[in-house]
Amino acid sequence: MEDQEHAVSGGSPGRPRGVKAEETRQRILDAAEKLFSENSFNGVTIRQVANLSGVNTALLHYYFVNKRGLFESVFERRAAELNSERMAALEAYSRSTEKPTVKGAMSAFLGPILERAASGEVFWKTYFALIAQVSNTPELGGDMMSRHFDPVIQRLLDVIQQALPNADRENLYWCYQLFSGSIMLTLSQNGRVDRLSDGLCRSDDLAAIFDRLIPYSAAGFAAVCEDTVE
Amino acid sequence: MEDQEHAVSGGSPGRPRGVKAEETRQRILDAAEKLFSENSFNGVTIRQVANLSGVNTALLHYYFVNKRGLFESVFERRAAELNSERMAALEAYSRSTEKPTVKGAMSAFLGPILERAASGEVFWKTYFALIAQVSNTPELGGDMMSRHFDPVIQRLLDVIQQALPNADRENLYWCYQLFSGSIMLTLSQNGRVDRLSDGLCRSDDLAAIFDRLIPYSAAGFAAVCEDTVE
DNA sequence: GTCTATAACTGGATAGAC
DNA sequence: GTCTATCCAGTTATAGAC
Repeated sequence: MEDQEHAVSGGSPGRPRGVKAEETRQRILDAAEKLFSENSFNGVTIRQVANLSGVNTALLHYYFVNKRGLFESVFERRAAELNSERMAALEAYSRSTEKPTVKGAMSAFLGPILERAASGEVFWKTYFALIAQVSNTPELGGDMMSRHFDPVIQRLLDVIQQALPNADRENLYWCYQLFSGSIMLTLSQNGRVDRLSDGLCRSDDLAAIFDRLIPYSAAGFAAVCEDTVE
Repeated sequence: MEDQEHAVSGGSPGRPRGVKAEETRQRILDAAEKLFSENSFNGVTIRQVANLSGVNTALLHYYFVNKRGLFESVFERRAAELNSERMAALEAYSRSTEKPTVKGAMSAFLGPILERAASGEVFWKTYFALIAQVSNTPELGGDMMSRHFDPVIQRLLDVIQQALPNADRENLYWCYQLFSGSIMLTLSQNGRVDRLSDGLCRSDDLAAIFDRLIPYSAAGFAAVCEDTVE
């Protein structure tokens, strides 16, 4: 019964209709997300993705046309949800106060990421590692990255500007780059701090690092953007 | 005359003797450095490296055994020089003052990198982008990274600890991770800030970003590590 | 929708001549 | 040292059966 989907099938590839088909599609995306995040685009073969998701390579081409299409679908799947929620959090924060602070703006900006990282749903951690990876190799996902993430970043900088009225836009952009680097390295969970600290810190302990990230970065923005001092 | 090297040849692969041979070897490493830094390990074929350096693939295997050996040779070529100079700069700074500052320590730590980035020798910028990339994919060069870079980092944190006597080691490690993220994203020159700022900032302008990096990061360390305040 | 089978090609690596 | 020629494993992608 539940596999009698041909009645409604016939859409273009990439837009299947059946519910079982959608499950398969998601299973493929899950496998690809995991593998791409661990080994980067060129380090993964579509055969590996097919094996891990329990299907064969032809089906991947059926759903995603080619390897690049698969990668982009993985990226896009969670990007809209994540960033619209982040944008909403920024808007809510902005409306909730007359005098926003840098820390407050950052908390709103990072909140949806942190909640998901702490949610126990491991796929979000996986996805964040993928984002961090794309951030370093813009040829691959630079366009998608800009499209989904830049509006939220601009909004963040607007709010920070209210908190730091003397800040000029160029400094804000540079500070964002420094901030972004800290975030991305954290999300990549590269394991370097574990070794450096001989086990004292664990790079998959995102809560520990986010606790420090906000005071650290807020102080950084203030130091660079408040040229009144010093 | 100058190609009569067989008199002294016969060493193990990877340790050629002739001066012309050494030139060839360096040419291969130059090409590989460029390609690996742009496209990561799996995104480069040894054929591409061979073409760009004007030799053939068999010669790459002669010198570097396999692709991984080539990559490691690229990494190692400049790592020792760079980090021994950084260590020396930290030692010199430490000896030059009774009361070190966070900014002073960071300047010493980053000086050799900044000088090279500004030197106009483009291969250094290329190399730094490679380092940034390795930092995100520890499976590939994590060991080399730790071996060459960790001692310098530990020394940096020692000096910062003198500047921030209340800091505990765990906070210092986490702060270093945040600092490191900012550095790595900067060195990767990923072009994101160019687009985000609509051309106002250029991510290959390492001087502009380093100017902000130090006050930004020093303020961050102070905010997290000086728990006396707030 | 999902599969098998295979085409068409590219990859890393090696043997052996010069 | 450096080359040509080649092996062969593994790759993406497609055709066509079910």
